[in-house]
Amino acid sequence: MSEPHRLSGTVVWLLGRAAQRAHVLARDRLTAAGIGKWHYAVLATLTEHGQQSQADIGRRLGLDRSDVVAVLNDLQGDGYVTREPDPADRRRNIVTISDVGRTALAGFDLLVAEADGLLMDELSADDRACLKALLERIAHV
Amino acid sequence: MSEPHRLSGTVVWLLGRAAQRAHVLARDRLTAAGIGKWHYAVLATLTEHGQQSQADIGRRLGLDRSDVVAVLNDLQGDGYVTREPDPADRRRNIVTISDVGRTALAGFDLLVAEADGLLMDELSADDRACLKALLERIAHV
DNA sequence: CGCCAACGTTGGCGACACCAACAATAGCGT
DNA sequence: ACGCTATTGTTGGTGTCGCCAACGTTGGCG
Repeated sequence: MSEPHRLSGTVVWLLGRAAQRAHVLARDRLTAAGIGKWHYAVLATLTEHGQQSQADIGRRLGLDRSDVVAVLNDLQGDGYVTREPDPADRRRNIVTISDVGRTALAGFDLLVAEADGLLMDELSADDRACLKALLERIAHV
Repeated sequence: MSEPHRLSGTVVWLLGRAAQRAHVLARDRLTAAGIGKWHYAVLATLTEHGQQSQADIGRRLGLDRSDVVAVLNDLQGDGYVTREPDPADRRRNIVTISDVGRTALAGFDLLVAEADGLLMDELSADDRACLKALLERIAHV
């Protein structure tokens, strides 16, 4: 029998608090670097899965098509990505990460890794691996 | 050496995804019951820590004073809580949960527990306890 | 008594997620 | 070949949510 009315005992609540802390930790560093979290996510998926269309990016990240447009506008303005129409399917835009974007992403990775470290300040290496493994099993969208 | 550009490898990202899933899981059920997540949180803290002022509630939950007002307006309208001026400090309002609110909270607890269960669908009891323990250590606001 | 701090309340602002519509294009069945 | 439907990129709008500013009221303190 679960003790009644223990708010801090529910995982949904703990997840929310932890995620909020993680979010500000990462966002502070990324905004200081001039980008948002979605900009980072798009750059990361572009290196993970190679060039792809805007709709693919949105589907993979769970981001709306219209929001993908805004993010790519910024990334293109910074020279991080290039947009060229797909000759095989002229509806699509092939989005490719540039060399500038790749080196920039390397720096962003350090910032996110730093946020990860600060978030799990008081956790051992084993605990961190365990937490990551557990999260991967429940993060399935 | 961390493999480069692995978005899914960062804990901040995994936490965000997991928290989003947990959020919709809990919110769907709570909104179906006619309340929001903050309403549930306020009711829970009122039973956990007894009657308290609005400012105390806000500080404990990390919620802005102005938002506490709106939540309490709803809860008071539903008869879940009562607001009476503190005779000892006439700036404060003593917020007390009513019997109706207590029974309602019992029902909400079931909904949140259900969300917890669905969230950790494929996790054993040991895994759930481990995850909860780890989250408690990094959820520190 | 005078100054500062805290409380509850109102209003607003910016970020963000989501949805609707549209033109252009592709695919597909007949 | 043609019509119908689906997809893509894009624009614009809308609702929600967290956060902040201001104000009147009240308490505490020098």
